[in-house]
Amino acid sequence: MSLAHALLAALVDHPNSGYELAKRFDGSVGFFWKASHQQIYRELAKLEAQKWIGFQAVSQDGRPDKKLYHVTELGQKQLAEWIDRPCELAPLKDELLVKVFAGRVAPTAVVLELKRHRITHQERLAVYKQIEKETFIDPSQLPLEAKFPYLTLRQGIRYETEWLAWCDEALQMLADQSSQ
Amino acid sequence: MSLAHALLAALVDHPNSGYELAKRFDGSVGFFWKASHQQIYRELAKLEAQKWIGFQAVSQDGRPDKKLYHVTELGQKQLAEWIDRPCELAPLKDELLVKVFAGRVAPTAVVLELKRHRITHQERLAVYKQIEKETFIDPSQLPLEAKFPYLTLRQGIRYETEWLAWCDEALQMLADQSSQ
DNA sequence: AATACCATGTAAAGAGTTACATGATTGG
DNA sequence: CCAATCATGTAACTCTTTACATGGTATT
Repeated sequence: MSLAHALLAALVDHPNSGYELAKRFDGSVGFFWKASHQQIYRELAKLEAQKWIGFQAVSQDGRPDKKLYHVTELGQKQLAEWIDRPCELAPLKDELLVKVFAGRVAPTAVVLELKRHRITHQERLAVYKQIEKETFIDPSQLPLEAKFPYLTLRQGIRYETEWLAWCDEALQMLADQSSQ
Repeated sequence: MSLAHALLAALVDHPNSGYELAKRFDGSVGFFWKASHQQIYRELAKLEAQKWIGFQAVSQDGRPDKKLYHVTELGQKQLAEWIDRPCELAPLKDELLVKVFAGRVAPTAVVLELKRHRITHQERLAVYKQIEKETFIDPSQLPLEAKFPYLTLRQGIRYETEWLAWCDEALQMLADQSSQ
């Protein structure tokens, strides 16, 4: 039920085609929701059938036509109602943590994975910090509507910072061991 | 493909029945993998059919019989091979962040949700810290095999700490706004 | 007497992944 | 000429969630 609302949230921010949404879900929106283009096209068709969103066909020169989707009034009402319904904390499913938990079965492989993930978190953090620097110069002066997306970026920064620090803690703890 | 490995990881730690696993996945193991009892029973049947796990029927007095599952040698080999294969970062799907992103559609509801989630994170953090205090008195002196589960607990503590801090940051930023 | 806990499952529906499919344009 | 980008979709499969189903024991 939630990809629908993630799409509404993205489209309420600004109208997009399915293709553009797929790219957003692979980039900034992907920091809090992942979805493939197949899933997105299927869900857009459903939302359109329910009249939660509408579209205009836009013809472009040198490129295929696209369907520019926008949220209808009904869609906005549905989104607001969904926000109003309390939700659970996001359920965790983290393969790396499963690997670490079972680490004694393959200790050296776990250390390698930690190093790999450490680098990825570092890269993501750099990207987020860059976005923060470039697009949010004075956060306290933002108008209310801009504070909401800014806060999701802040979560991303905190999240990646935390993972990076944990990878370091883990690598140090496991390195200490082997040098004993 | 991964619930299988999460179950192997839990069973390698120690043998359990499906019922006990369901409780573990609702508690400590749930910090990195969520699964319902229905999913668990179905997956256990599959793993047993593939001979990655085996079980002994245990009869108890005053309680129904249970099937105590354990990981076979083949299962351990499979688990080690899976750990060896590099994995992606866990994909995020967080309803609260979707709500915050679309916050301008229902600002007061978002603040309420932030407050609710803040309390839940606070409670979880307290539980994790309690576990750390009670069962890991001197982490640097732990034998290697105990360091692995300890590190997943550390992740849990960092994760909840980070969420709590972010909820506070968000609530403050949104409160500032309304007082202007 | 009612509720909670122990213990195991099936069935149906919904969500997500992987593979397949097409076709034009642009840049190296 | 080959690869990448733009743009949209279908089909099959797997995974997850929700609801249904049973039945004994322990506690309030």
